Amino acid sequence: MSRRYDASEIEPKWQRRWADEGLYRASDDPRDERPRFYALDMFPYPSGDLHMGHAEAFSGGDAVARYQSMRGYNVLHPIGWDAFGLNAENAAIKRGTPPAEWTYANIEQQAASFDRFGMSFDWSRRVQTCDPTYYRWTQWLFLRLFERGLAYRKNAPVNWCPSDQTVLANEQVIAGACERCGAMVERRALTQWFFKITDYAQRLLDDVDLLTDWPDRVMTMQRNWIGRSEGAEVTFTIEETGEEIPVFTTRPDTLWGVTFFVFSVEHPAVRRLAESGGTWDEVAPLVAKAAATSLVEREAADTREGVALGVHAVNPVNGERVPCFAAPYVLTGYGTGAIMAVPAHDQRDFEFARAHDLPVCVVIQPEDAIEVDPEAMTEAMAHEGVMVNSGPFDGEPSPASIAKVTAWLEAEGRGKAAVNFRLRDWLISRQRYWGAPIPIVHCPACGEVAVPDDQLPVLLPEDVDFQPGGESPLARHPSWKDVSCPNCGGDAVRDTDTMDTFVDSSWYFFRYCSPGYEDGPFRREDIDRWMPASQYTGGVEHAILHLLYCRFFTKALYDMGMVGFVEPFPKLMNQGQVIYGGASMSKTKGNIVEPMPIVERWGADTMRLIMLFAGPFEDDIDWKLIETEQGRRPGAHSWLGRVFTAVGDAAGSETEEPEELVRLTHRTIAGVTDDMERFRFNTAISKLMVLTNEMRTVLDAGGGAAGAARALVLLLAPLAPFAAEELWREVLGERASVHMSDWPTFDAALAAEDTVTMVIQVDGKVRDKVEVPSGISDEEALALARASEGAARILAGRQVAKEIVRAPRLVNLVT
RNA sequence: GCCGGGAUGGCGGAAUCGGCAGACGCGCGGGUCUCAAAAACCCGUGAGCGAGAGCUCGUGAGGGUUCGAUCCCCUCUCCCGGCACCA
Repeated sequence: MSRRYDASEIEPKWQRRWADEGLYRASDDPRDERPRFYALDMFPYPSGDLHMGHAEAFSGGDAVARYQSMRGYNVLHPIGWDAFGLNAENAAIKRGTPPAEWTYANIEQQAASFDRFGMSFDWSRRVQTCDPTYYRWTQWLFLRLFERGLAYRKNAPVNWCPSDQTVLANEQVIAGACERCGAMVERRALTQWFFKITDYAQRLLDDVDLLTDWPDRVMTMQRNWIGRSEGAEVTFTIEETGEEIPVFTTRPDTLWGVTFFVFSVEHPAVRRLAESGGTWDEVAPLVAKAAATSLVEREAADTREGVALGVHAVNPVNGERVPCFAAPYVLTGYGTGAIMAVPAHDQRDFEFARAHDLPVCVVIQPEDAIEVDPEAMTEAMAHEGVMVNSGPFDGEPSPASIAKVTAWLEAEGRGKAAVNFRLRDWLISRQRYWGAPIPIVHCPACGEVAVPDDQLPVLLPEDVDFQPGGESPLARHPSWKDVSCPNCGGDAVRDTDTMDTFVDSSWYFFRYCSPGYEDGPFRREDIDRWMPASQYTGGVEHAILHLLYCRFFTKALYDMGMVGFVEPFPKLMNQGQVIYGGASMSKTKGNIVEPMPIVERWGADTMRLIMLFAGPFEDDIDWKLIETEQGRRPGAHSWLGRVFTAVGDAAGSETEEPEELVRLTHRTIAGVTDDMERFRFNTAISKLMVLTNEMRTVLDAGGGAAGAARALVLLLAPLAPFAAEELWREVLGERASVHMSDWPTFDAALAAEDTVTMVIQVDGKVRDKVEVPSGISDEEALALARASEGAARILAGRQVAKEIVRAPRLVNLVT
């Protein structure tokens, strides 16, 4: 019995029945003895309907969840929304729609689309970070960090638009100007909240080693971001004022090559020193210019720019006095904000020295050169060599000498070994409305006071003005911020900043384990049951920040005794991005492709197969290169049609299956199982296509294919869940869902080949092929090769000098 | 500049351990069916030479190791991603 494949009839039907049957509920029943599998997908941001990137990511994540379920696991596959953020507020400003309304409308649309895609989510655990029942606990977690000194306030610059009178995100600064009004963006210092992630820098670095199933590239990015460097801290003394200025260097072996000293423009000592040196008139404009530069632009300073301070720094290793400068190429946030400059061996220092006509002193002599003329140098030297002009260390090979110099500095009391991290503390304050309010009250008498736990959540008010101007929306609200101090009862004000949305997304995977729990963010026993997550799937764009913040939160919770492990996601899979014509899809480029039209025209299964078959899951997909011409039938859809006819024909046939098809079936089960374990969906699908083609051939020749059909439908289930269910229940007549069925097992004996094709080469070139028994001996293989016609033709008149025999695959006769 | 990843037919890709390069699909060409078209189905499809058997070339370029290299090593070119004056 053949059945025409019609997705529009099949898919809505099963979508309803799966919901009715409660198929995808994870079981918390302690009597459930199945092993557990937590299939975690990065939750989406509700900025509109689902896009092609979601289609790719969730097709893969859902395949994993369904596969593991068929493998016998009790699968937790939850979904939620990362629902606070800038976009909702921008929409509010533009259209006057309240952020909540815009956000919840988008969530509902995305939820409906996910449902239409047939995602196997356990909807009962749905999480939305903008719900008070969620952000109550975001605030609660903030307070736990605050109690431990891991949340603190300090001054930090923000991007400030002088025309709109508002704070801008880096993203809103386009070429130094405000994206809304075009005014040049300035910097403004505000007191803001930070999480002390730097306290965890070493552990975050060390524990990368525990992430055994992360892609290498992501582990490397994490390590580089943390950026540990070892070196020395050395203190220089300002000759004129006696002030002591520490610097960090990774190259203490170049200390004797210091010819000048540079402060970052924002360094607190700059004004004092310039005034003392009588150069403040020249330095002030540079400081003012830096202050007026946006954060983004500030990072790209010219190496040649800088002004002398008119004072000198004394080098503690040799007592030499060198001139001091202020220059924007020295960064405030890294090291101590001041550097010892070694132009001979650092390129940036070299460029600055040339621009300001400063001496260059070579202290690492390359071993192959007799003498280097500093005047003739065109760039800094970064080679290994021997220390020269370095007092007690002349003749020491560098960089091996770094440890010796450091030890000497410590022994002499002129410096000490030091470790510096590139990682900075996490700035979490946002001067915005649509986020979780920071649960702190500022009291003139008591200072920063935590909102008591039983008063959480600090709710967002609804009657708020979103138009930009002066202060953040919460600060402008007439009454919201006015409270009495929880400590002394006096008049006090709420903190009017909200938290970075990365805070919300740093713990949502814990909440999935204890949905609706009211006595804490989660229940320890639920976490012990499901975490660490078995598999985390999501985009590589989150390879650094999101993952680092989740790791930090988990370690902090571990230290509080709230969880029993230090890494939340030991296994990570990053899918590639979906791009168009070599460029990422975006509204401004007008190249956005949405999955819904494809789903409506051809079905969700076809959409999934297109995405998963396009290439390796971790590679980018360029939609322009794989899209099917308008109106034409996608290949994936045609294949599903062939699967329907083949399975239908096989189901109606009582004929015995040929041995060849049984063998291919078992080889396919083995191959697809292996592919699913490694997220190689593209090769899994190709193997299923091969099996379909072979079934067709066998059926057309009058043979049976019932066993192959059963296996094909089971193997197809995680990849095209609707089609597989229709075939399983309606065509093959099974009662229970294919998605609750057991993954097929293969019989190695049945999968084994009796004969293989043996290649006969002469001098490494294929000259003949013969079918041989797979158990053929080396002697028999060689005899066959020598008897081969193809080989003999080439060998005529030549002597075989060597025989390479790799029975049963290959014989190579070398002349 | 640094770090990471790549480069295979007209296109997406496959080759899991150094052993038949191009699986599977798309596209294209031819055919069956049809009044015709679409759909479906069948055959063909790396390049060159050849009537054919077959031969030669071929995995970014050049070199090396090896009986044998898409795979290992060296040099180079180009592309993509990430981070960038990180001392």
